[in-house]
Amino acid sequence: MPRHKAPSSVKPTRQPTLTDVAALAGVSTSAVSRTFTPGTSVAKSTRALVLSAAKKLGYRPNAIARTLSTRRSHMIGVVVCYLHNQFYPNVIELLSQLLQARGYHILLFVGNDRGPGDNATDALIHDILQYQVDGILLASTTLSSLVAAHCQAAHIPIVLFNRVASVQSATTVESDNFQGGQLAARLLFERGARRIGFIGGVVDSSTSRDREAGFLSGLSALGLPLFATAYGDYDFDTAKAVAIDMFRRPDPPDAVFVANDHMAFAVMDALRGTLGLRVPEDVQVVGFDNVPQSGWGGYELTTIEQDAERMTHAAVEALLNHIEAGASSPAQRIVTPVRVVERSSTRPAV
Amino acid sequence: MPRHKAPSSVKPTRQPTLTDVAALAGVSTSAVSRTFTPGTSVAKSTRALVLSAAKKLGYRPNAIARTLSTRRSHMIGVVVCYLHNQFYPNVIELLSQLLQARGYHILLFVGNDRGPGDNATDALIHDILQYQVDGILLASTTLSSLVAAHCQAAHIPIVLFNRVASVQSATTVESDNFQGGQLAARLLFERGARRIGFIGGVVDSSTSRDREAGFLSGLSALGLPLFATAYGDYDFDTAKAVAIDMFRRPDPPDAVFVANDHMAFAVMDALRGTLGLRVPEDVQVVGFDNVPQSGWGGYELTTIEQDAERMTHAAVEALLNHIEAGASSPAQRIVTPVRVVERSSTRPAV
DNA sequence: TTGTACGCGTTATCAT
DNA sequence: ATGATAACGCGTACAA
Repeated sequence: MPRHKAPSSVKPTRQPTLTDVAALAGVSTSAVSRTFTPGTSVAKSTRALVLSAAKKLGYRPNAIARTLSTRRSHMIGVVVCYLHNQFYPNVIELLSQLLQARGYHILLFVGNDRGPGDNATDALIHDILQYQVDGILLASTTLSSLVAAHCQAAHIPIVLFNRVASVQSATTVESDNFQGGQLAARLLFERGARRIGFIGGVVDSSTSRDREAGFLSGLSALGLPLFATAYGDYDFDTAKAVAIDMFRRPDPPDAVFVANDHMAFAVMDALRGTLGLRVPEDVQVVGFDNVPQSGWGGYELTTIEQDAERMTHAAVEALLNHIEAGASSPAQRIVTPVRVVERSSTRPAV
Repeated sequence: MPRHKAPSSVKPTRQPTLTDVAALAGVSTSAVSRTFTPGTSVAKSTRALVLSAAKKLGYRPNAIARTLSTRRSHMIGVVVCYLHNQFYPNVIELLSQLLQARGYHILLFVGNDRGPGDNATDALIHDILQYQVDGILLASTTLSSLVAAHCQAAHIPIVLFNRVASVQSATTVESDNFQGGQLAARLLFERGARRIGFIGGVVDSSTSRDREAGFLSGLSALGLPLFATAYGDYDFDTAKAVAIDMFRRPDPPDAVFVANDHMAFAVMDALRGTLGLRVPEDVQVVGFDNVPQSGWGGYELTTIEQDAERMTHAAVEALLNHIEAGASSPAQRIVTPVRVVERSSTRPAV
């Protein structure tokens, strides 16, 4: 087999570029570019030439170069603070599908730092901005205010997912946490509970605050006081610990509303395992969120369910509209409804 | 306040570039570039000039442009087929930390398509290659062989995580699935089980196959036959269904080894909820994987635990070494040990 | 419809 | 140590 030697120099197998394709097809680079850009006019004959040359070379457009040229990376920065809470993997999975379908991709950042102001947060902001993402989805994280502020300054569209920051003019998608809290209060009351406690999440998170506020509102409408309060930091072990404290008192609650399912599992563990109480016979528990069935274990938990699917759809819609409409799109505030659901994995799901 | 008019034209606030910084600092672009590139020689004085100018303008290096120039994106494509199985979110979280610490970022792809050969898979390959990722981590997915082949062709370093493909010269990180199967067999035997069944995952996945092979090996060493077999496709509902079938027979097994925890939860649901059997009194169940404590619910499952942390560390190490050493690094095959663990969320974890 | 030439923001090369 | 200049691969006026 004869070795063809290229006129200039023998370059080691490198990715074929648009120029290579143009040369092989005997057309200009613009013709090739147009062939791979939908909505442009190319003659059928040249298009065929280009495509065959491209196939022969195994050509693939370089998204990075395109980004530099068009100033659109088609990457969305997704920031979550943890993935323990099974709510988020679920959201991310759907998110990935929706974005992929519209030609966008996920640059993932897990910012699991404790407390704001540490330098991991700064590094994260630094990194995410360097990569020229077209938009950012900020999913419930403690560091959202800081990140949001920086993104605003950089004119990057941002959607706050289940998190309200103090930043003006950022679009927000959240479930009706306040009403969820009210529902929880009414539900526990109707089931006969009278000494009702609350276990919150991260104290200064908007979700925990709103759920608590709604819960208080619901209780006071029923003429009930809040019997006990504690905060589990949205963390499994912390929630377990504070639950044990709360129920070891001489006069413990007969019910508790927990600010998310992740902690609710921990609370039920503490009640049944450590304290030997029966759930729901001795203590009733209501959670909040929407984790997939496989996460419910043997718990049979009553929960306030967020419409994760709707929230995700809304977030994608808002973000991409904002991106593709330039800066002309106004900030929205989208609130999705919640509902009471009783699920268990030992019975068919409702 | 006087309006200064720039000599050329008034550009609407745009991201400051390296050139802008150079102009303001009164130095060349190279000086600026060097200032932001560690390990280069710049005079202290010019460095100071550049930094102050950069700070004044709010300059941030453009990672995309850098990628085009250096041919290193510092992005790692991570492909998973689903996030329901809580094992993967866990891995991704650690992965993110490790990569971030070494200056790399995650471009996430969720390829939850059923069966190979569909065009979603092709689109995924297409996308991931366009973005010039420096390497790919392929986490247990049915489409790995195809993806792996394409990446090999594109000379992109790739690590197969918990998945062995038919591709030569790809580095592999997996736990000792075979030995895990053996352990499961011995464990169930020691606990008195004699009619032992197996519920596998995706039939042609290497993890399921290896676990099954080890299990068979273990059983035959004990002189036991395999009492029943079924496949749950690594899916919650499917596993539930096949478990019900298996245990509704006139002479059901007295124990079952399930190829991962995700399905093991489903199986225990079926046994206790649908069939009214007691676990472990009537039926013993052993799972496989390593899902975080919060996912164990009230199950109190015995499982073969993978060392997820070690696997992730190994994967990152292998991938980055390969990337930074060019193509000179040979393909490795890393196998991490497993161990029997009994965990429950109603008792303190072991 | 097609081709030419320049810009995108950065790094690398080679002088100085 | 510093500066001019050419890549990097692609879009896109603008001209033909």
